[in-house]
Amino acid sequence: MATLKQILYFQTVAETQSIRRAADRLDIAQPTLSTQLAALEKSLGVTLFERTRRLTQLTPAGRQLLPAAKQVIAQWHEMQELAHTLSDTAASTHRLGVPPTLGPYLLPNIVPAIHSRFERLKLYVREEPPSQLEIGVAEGRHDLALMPLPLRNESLAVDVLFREPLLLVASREAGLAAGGVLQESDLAGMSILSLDERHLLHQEVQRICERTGALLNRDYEGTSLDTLRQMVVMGMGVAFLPALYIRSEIHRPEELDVIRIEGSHLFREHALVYRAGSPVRHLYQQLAGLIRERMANAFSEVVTPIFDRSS
Amino acid sequence: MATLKQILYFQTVAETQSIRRAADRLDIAQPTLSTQLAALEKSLGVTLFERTRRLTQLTPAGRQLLPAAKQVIAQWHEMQELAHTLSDTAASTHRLGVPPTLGPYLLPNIVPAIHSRFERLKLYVREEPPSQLEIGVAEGRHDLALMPLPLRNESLAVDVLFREPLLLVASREAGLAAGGVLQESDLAGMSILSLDERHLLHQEVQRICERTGALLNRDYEGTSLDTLRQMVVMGMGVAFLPALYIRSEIHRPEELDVIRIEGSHLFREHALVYRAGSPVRHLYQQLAGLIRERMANAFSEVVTPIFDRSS
DNA sequence: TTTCTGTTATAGTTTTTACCTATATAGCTC
DNA sequence: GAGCTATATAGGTAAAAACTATAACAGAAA
Repeated sequence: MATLKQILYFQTVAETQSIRRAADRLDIAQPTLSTQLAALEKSLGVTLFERTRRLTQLTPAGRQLLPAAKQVIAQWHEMQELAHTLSDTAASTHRLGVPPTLGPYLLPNIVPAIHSRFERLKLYVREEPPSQLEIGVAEGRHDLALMPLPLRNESLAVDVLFREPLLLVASREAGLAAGGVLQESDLAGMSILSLDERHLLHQEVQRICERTGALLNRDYEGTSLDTLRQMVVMGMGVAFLPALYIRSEIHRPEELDVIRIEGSHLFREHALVYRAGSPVRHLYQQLAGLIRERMANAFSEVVTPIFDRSS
Repeated sequence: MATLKQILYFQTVAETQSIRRAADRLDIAQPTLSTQLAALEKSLGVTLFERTRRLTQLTPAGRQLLPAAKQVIAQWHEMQELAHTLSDTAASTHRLGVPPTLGPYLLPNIVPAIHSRFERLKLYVREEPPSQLEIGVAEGRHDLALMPLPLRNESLAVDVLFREPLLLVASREAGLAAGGVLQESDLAGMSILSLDERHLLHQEVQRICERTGALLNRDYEGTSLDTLRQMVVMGMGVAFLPALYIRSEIHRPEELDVIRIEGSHLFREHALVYRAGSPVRHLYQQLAGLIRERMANAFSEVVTPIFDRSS
């Protein structure tokens, strides 16, 4: 197999019409060039040059091969250039997975911040349920994922980002909004709606019910936060909804009461997840820091920031 | 500088998602592949792969470089293929120079023969006066030339092809056509028209005049065979015209008498000319043989064949 | 003619590197 | 922990890419 060097040599000799001058320009010895040229000719099975004393010029076959040779070199240069811009790891396109219960409500707020900090970094965003995200990251289908904890897979790197409160939502008719705040003990006996069990929110709500004595209503399970909200509006029960969702989607306060549970630790934790061995993990840690910062500054009313534990 | 091999290695590892399997497919040892891959990564300044125990997969940067790598390899394969078809020297495009006094009358007869014998050979034909052709071949502007002898330049290879009689042409009114044949001695004192002195035909005619006592009329010199013919038609004198031209262009015998000079050696010799050092000289010798054959068979009435002296 | 000059090819060496075998290392599975 | 599998590292060999020196040769100049 020929080498890129040999093809470059071919091109240079064709341009200078002289092995001597080409060797000078390439900064190699003339015999080296003669030998390499002969090697390329042998490997191609074609005589490229007619060597005379005065000058060295292309044969008809060489003349027709020259454009092809230039193409090879040009493609190689293109690859080099691309590699150069990519050598700044923050200039690549990274595949980010997010769950549908988070992406639409969170990304519009953090993506601009990421782009202003890492101007040439691109995100290719795909939505999947958290359980799939986790597998997707482990298997390399995603480079990183923004998702709620906990994870099953131990081997992934996890940078915790923030705590998102879960707020109780009830229909206006239920009349629970005693000043917008309830005690945890008030939950006992209440019928709580939730998503189906493949969603992490389901596990979270289940745990809350166990602790407070509320009853998890499994007769009707939503398939998305939007359907869950509809079920509450229709008076089928109350539900816990993530604060970011409420902030984005509950535009008509007259329909629903949003109630904070006094003194409790009702929240879900979100993290940036990636393979621990990823060669660009340092970049991902920076991204995590950036998201933490952004959430603490711009969303202090809905989230509880986590201090940077990385490095 | 990287090598084509390394780029191929990159592509193969990306495809197999495993250094081990790629090494098998490439039929090299696994450590070799590891090393070469590391070398490529270093040369590009980019980490291409994330090596885990289970599999080896692309980094974001590697993923974006892979198409560029494939381009390089694809271009190289294209070059190889082209070289393969060109390795049959008769598959290239050869630049053929011909003089305007010969090309239009000769080429239509021999080009089809060449193409049927060398199917993939292409000719790029350019017309130039013979003196320029000779320089053009020597300097490499042409690969070969079909032209009348003699040449000035000694260093070129010359394959003589055939002798083309020069026939005397006179207007009908001149009344010279005594049976279509004259003796050389009849020429004495005649006023002979010719082309200007840059054409070889001029030298040839001059020599004839010196030998026979004819007078070379230098008051009116044609710039092409067609103008020379017109001058004869208009009664300005008689002229020697090449047999091939007459065969092609004198369609109205009532206008002109064509007269053969008995027993004389009035002819010009045509040859195929190329650089003696041309790597494809063997092909050109074959071409010369083919042209000789063709002329002997198809044009025996106008040309005198030359026996093959090559090899 | 001979000599000089400039160009490419060949010979002989050195250095580099691509490749091998053998072994270490580290996850994963049982 | 043992065994399996994947990649990395170490050490050595052989191929080849590089160099210097010189030969061969054509063309120009003396």
